[in-house]
Amino acid sequence: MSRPLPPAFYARATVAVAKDLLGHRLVSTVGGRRCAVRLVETEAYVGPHDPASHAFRWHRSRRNEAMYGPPGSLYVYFTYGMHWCANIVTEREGYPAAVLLRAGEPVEGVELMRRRRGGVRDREIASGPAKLAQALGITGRLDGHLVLGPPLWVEVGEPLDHRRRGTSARIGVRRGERQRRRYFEKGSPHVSRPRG
DNA sequence: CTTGAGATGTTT
DNA sequence: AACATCTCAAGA
Repeated sequence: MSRPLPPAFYARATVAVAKDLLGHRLVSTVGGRRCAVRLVETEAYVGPHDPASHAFRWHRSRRNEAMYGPPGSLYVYFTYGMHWCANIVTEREGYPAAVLLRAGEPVEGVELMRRRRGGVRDREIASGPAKLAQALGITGRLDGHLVLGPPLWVEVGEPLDHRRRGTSARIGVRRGERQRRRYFEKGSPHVSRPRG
């Protein structure tokens, strides 16, 4: 009997997705009007062995059920009593892993997004996971939906230059955070921390 | 610019 | 009691 493949084996795909999403456009037609951000910050929650993941130790509940869905599903959760945050599921059905969409640069329908966000300036529109969700109209109604078409999908954008790529520890994570699984565009004013 | 407290409800 | 957060007011 041989050793099982280590958790790191399964982490690779999710990490790759988190990195590769930078530069692509997240498009929303929620509410009938189109708007979009260019993704500039993501985080990887790589599976049941990730202590920061909502699916740590295969935890499964009504809240995180969507993490067990097929790749390309949305996992939208409610946190801190008032905010929605959106993830894209990355691994095979039944293996819970996802990428948190943390920040985006407004590129289309900016005034619509600004209105949803209470009239803030451009750099405040989607510079954080809950801000991004609010700007695009993402709520729990989209939990479990596929991001392959309306009302929410990802369009191909310019790949991010390697010089502009930054990595750090994840934000707001305390439980055994050793790896650097936050990926962002260096120097962007639209990330959730100044310049990353 | 920075820091810190309060909001607000679900999950553990 | 913590939480994959945000806003606002106050200070430097």
